[in-house]
Amino acid sequence: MLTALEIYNILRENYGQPRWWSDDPYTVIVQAVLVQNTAWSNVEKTTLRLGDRLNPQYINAVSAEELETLIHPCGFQKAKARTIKALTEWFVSLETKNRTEMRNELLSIKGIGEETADVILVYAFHQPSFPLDAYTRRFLDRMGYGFTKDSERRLFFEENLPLDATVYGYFHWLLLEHGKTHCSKTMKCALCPFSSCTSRQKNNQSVFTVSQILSST
DNA sequence: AGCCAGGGTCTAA
DNA sequence: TTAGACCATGGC
Repeated sequence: MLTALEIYNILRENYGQPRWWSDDPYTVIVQAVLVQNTAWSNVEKTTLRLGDRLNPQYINAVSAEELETLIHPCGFQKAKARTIKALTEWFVSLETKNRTEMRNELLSIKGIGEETADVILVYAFHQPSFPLDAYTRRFLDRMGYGFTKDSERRLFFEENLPLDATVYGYFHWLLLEHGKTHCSKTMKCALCPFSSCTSRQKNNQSVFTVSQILSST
C-alpha cells in the first residue's frame, strides 16, 4: 500500500503544478459554502453573478432575501445564505487564534461541517487541517485502504505528511483534479497513474515514474 | 426521467 | 453513534 506521501508525489508528477483555491481568503470562505453538495459550475456562475459584491462589507449589508436570490444557482440558498452571513460576521471580527480554536469556532457556525471548516483553514488561512471530501473518500476506497471512518482517513494523511498547509492544499487540489478528470464516480480512469485503483481501465498504458521522496515543496 | 454534484442538520432507534 | 430524510439547483 502506498503511503500518503507516495500518493502525493505520484499526483505531483502526473498532474503538474497544483493551484491554490483562491488568493482572496474571503472568496474561499464564500465559495466553500456555495460548493457544498453542488457542482463547481454553479459556484462559478454565482461568483460571476456576485462580481464586485463578493466582499464582506456588501454581504454584511445586503438583506438575507437578496443574498438568497444572488446565490440561487447553487441551491440550498436559504441555508447557505444564513451560513455565509454568520461566517462573514466571524471573518470581519476575527482575532488571531491557533488553528484548533479557529476550527472549533468554524464548526460552531450552523452550516459549517468538518470539510468546509478544513477547506477554509487550509485555503483561506494556510492552516494544516486535511479536508476530507467525497472525492478523497472514493479515491481511498478505490485504492483498497478499507477505511470506514473519516478519523482513520484523516490520520492516514496527517501522520505521514509534513504539517504544512501548502502540502495539504496542493494535495486536496490534486485529488480533485484526479477525481474530476480521471476517476469520477461514474467514469473509469483513462490515464490513471495508480495501478491499484479499482476503477483503472485494463490495458492502461499510462506510465508513472517511481517517486523519490520530496524533501521540500 | 433520474442521477449526480468537492455537505450539513436533525431525528429516531 | 449511526442511518435516513431533507434541503434545492443545474447539467447531462
